[in-house]
Amino acid sequence: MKPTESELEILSILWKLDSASVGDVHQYISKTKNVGYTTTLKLMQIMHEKKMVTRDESSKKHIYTPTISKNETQHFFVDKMIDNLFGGSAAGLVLQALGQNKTSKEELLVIEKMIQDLKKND
Amino acid sequence: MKPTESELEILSILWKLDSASVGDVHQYISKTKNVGYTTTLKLMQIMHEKKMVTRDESSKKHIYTPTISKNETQHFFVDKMIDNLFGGSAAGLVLQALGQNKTSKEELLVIEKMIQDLKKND
DNA sequence: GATTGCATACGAATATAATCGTATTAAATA
DNA sequence: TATTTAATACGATTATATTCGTATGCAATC
Repeated sequence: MKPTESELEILSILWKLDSASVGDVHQYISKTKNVGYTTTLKLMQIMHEKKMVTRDESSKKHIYTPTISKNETQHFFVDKMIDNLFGGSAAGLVLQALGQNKTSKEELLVIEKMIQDLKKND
Repeated sequence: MKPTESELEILSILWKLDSASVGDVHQYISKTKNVGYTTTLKLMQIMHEKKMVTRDESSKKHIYTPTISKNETQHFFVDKMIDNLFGGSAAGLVLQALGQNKTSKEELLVIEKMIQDLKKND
């Protein structure tokens, strides 16, 4: 399942809220983007058709819930990026990400720990 | 500058070859994808319009050279991914990448070294 | 010089994504 | 119950990406 850019934006909000109405989602989106309500509505309807979300239609205000998890979506896109841009090397991506972004010492420690674990379970 | 999926495919080949003709690029693409020669040609013409590549037209067989580097393109997409999918946390992306992909011990060591450096230059 | 074989140019068709306007429906309330 | 309000449904438009067919140009070779 391959969400588009707009779908990803909506999914991100749904992941944050667990479940939400079109109104809820649109309110979030409106903070940063100038787009009509029916646009958000239509997108969410399309996502429903694609089974990217389920919806509870028991009340008039439908409530949408994502069917794909944040983690599997991250997995999908990270994989794709490693293939497309880093010649299949996860390490290449990691180095790029570490190099360009200020990562806090605490986060660096977490990453180090993960590396320790990986070296063990080899 | 935001290359599309197809453009990225072509850029990857150009980065590998430094410079190449449409024929060269198309030969590569044909290995994995079934697409007509004129499609590749058209794409590269569009990339030229967008100034994503320059071309040497001195001989009949035009030679294309990328104007955007692999590194800045990686930077662009990694940034975008961190924003769109990892709430701005590079560490999140790093952990995901390390977790899902078999990274060799040698690569892990390189990453560890990078982390050492980052901790120093803080 | 005519023919053939690559190569580019370019318009047009197709596919997909994103946007919005208008119609309709359902619930709340006056 | 009639009116207003808030929501969905859906078609149509626009934008962008992808694909390819046909025309054309150029140079080698017959």
